[in-house]
Amino acid sequence: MYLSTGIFQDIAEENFQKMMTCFHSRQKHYPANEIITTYGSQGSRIGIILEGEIMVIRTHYDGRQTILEHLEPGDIFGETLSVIPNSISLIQVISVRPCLVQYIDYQCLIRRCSKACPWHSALVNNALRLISQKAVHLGERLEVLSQRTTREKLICYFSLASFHSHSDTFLLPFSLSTLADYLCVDRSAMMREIRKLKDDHLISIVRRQVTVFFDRSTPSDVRETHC
Amino acid sequence: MYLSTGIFQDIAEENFQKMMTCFHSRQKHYPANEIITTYGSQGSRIGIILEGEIMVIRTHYDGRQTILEHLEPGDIFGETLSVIPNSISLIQVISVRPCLVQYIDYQCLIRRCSKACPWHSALVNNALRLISQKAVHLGERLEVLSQRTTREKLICYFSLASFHSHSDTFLLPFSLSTLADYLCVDRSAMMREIRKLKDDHLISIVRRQVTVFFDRSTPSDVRETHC
DNA sequence: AAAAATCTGTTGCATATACAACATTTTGAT
DNA sequence: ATCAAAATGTTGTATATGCAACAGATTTTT
Repeated sequence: MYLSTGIFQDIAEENFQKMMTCFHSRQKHYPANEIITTYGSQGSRIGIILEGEIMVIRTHYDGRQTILEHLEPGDIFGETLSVIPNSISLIQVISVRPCLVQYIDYQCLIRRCSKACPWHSALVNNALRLISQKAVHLGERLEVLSQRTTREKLICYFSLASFHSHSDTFLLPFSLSTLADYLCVDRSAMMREIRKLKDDHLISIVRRQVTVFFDRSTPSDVRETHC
Repeated sequence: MYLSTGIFQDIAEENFQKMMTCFHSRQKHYPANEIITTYGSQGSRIGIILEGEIMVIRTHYDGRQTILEHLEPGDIFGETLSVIPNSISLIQVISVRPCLVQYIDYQCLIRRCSKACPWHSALVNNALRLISQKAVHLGERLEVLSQRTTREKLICYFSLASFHSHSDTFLLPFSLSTLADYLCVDRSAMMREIRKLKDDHLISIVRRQVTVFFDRSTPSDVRETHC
């Protein structure tokens, strides 16, 4: 199994197996709703999601949960990339649907390779893209959480979701219950604000299908330069 | 000027000038309190802070401000790394103190170099480290903002600050006013919670000097592997 | 098909928070 | 040294939010 746009992009299939060995890489399938890993328990592996859907969830000592990340194919996770030294909360990576994950060793990746393997460079290049993408995702998450009120968080989240789906109408990737955990607010308070948004004719929401009636964010220009 | 642990680490000084040209790289000094850039206006440059201190600030349409990032030498910034498509808010990068910034072109960095310059690989390696570090910082920021109450945000922030300074006592990197913008809460409400934390003997705070009386987070083990 | 579990939607209530306004202290500029 | 600006610290009040508890709808499991 080989994801053409992923970490092994631009690497000839014949080198694939060698690299799998060199970078302690392996692939693993997971059924739905399985604990893939618990932070604190594993070393410097990073995982790249090839198929499926994954959530990184923090469970507080008092039972409250926060959805730290919601990941899809092409996204990556790993303790090394999000070392949050916190002894009182438990951070778990959980499969929402059946998943296929590719692992590589972060230390192997980041170290200067004394053998200067010709493929190392391509791999690092790809990793750079994936990690940049992660930074962008985290930045968007930050944008949502930095909103002061629940209403603003909802508008910000819906606006981003609408932008990403290229449409005014889109499906929520999770239940309203889970959305509250994602926005870090109380569910009932969130339901109240959703009702107000409906009353104000800013959104329409039936089940997980949301339509926004405000302008969604416009993408900034993508400029191209050459090296 | 040349930062040994930065983006040009492990690159011979003699190649330095060539690379500066190849990657459209240049360095620039800024005085304190200057707008370094406004997101939306520039292309795919990323900046690496060599000296000084920088804040990334979002100004809402209603005048409210949020400190999105607080950056120090070795940290990086750039629109490409945090494209938040948002038309109603202004995002500015501002120097807190006199700064020296190194710029390189992100597209140059991320593209596969047809010439396969021997130094490109080393540069990408270094960029990978810097961007990973940024992901970690964003993750920590997320940890703070995902706390539900102002009290929890304060404790989480102080705990992280204490951890990073390897001490129970540390100096805040900015004023209490700015801290409120960083935690995304109202200043007066924050002051009230700080007073409560003092009353509960959990912290002591005189000016910008904070001492925490609860256990700060313990670092997770750093394991080493070889490639 | 029945039962269990989860999700949705709502409400009352106590509390936390935002907002506004103010006095005082500290910092920075001239 | 003087003045202006910013930061600190406080309080009252209206509102938003968290919390608990509940009923009905929907989904999943058995």
